[in-house]
Amino acid sequence: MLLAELARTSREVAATSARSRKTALLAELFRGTAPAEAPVVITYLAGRLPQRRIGVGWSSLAEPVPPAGAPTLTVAQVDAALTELGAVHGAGAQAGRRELVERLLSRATAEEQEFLVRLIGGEVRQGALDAVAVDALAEAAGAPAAEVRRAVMLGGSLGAVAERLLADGPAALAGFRLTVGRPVLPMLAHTAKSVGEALDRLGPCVLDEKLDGIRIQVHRDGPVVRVFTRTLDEITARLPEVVAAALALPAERVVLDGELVALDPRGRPRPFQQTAGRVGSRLDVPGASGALPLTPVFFDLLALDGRDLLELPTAERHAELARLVPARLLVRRRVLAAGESAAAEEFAAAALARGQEGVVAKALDAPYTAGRRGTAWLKVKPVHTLDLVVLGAEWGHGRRAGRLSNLHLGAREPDGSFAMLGKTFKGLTDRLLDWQTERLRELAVEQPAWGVLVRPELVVEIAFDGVQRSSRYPAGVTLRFARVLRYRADKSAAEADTVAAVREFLPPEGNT
DNA sequence: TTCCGACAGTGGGGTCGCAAT
DNA sequence: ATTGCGACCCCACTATCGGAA
Repeated sequence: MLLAELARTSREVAATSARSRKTALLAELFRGTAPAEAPVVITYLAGRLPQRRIGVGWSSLAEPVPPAGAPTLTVAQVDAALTELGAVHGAGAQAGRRELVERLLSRATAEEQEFLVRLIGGEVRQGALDAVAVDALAEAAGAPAAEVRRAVMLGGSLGAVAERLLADGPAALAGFRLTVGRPVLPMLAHTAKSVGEALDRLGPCVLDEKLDGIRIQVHRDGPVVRVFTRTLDEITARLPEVVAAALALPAERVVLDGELVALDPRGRPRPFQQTAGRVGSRLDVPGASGALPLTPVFFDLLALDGRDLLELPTAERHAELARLVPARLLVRRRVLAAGESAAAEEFAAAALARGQEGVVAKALDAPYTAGRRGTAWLKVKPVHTLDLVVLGAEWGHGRRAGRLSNLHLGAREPDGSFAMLGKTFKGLTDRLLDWQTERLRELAVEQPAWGVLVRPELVVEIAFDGVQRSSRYPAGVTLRFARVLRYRADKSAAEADTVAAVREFLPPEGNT
């Protein structure tokens, strides 16, 4: 198949807003796709590369290359070129990659180049990613969408399902089931504003402590243990303590869902930055972070000795988990009968007092819905707010092009100046974007290519989850997950919160 | 007819490994 | 030694479509 066909379909998909029409366009292309080509074609049109990482980003794609006159590039040729790119390592790698990128782009027409650049850059912007591709695949193969989706979740790979489905038809779906050793997309949670709201929405439920660490999925098949992240990357080699914990379990074949955290000597969670640093470190490179021990804390059980537990209700999976895993490695949880809202509040407060991030409420009767952000899990975290000053803003991209989007936030210093301590683009409606674009232009004192710097006059109320240390900002601190709640027209910059007030939110110094 | 679940899009900060400077 | 880039960890929120109620 020619790359030009993909580029044209992608453009047509981007041009329509109707999801049903996007699905139909993709389905039409998939019908004309040979099974052998399907893994690459469908992955591209879901906005991703089968290679995952190829070492090429925006900076390597910036230079324009004269386009080819006529489309001759095939999808298979592109895939081969990108595989070759990903294999370039060692001294001279950057120059080598640059040359390969240039050679590939020179074989593409202008339209193909545009598609390739967006694909490699990770921004296809066609309003259709995995979910739409799955629906289109189902339509093309004449299979129920729900069954295709389930096969993809359990098989872990859209490409593999596409190939088998196009080759063998709907009967091939039965071959994709939970397999120990092969990762499954994890179930995700929605947010509730309060414990009370979560209880109202769920009915009978269990409250779990929410740990601020790295999500892990642990597979043990006899003596073989594999550990995967939320995005199904394997990190087994970095986690000998997790492997040991899995091997110590009184079962031969298990799939566990949990969170990985670094604890201090008193058993309190260390800051997320420390956990993430340790998980990101290779152990064969000696370093301080490698010495920081990690503790896996499990909260769900997906498979046990040949049994697939995904369809079991939460309460039964939890009961199996509690029989299998020692209490030390089990998440703290509290089952709530109807009306036990006081007990729920008490449990949540205790979790925070122990230094945890919050709680997750889980419906007792729900199955494990792999890969979905179902409404059966609701997380509740405390939200803090500050009134900060807008110091500047950056021009947005995509649907925010032409509007000032990403706000630079500052807090007041004792001398009356303002120290920048983060940015945010979240929480803004289209109307607010229009308003702030106009207002910030009026206040602009400098207009660099990326946006504007303004007189520090506008005050915004910012919600955030916490404050962490930062080497990037002059204040030495930054906000975690900052988002705009509203502009404070009633407040002047001189009334904004101070850097000292922001530092108050830092967690107490631990012994590190 | 209205409501609401699911999705895509828009990016944030931190940290690592690796290659270039 | 330091810097820049790519990748991946954590994540919130709004707009939109289309099926459910």
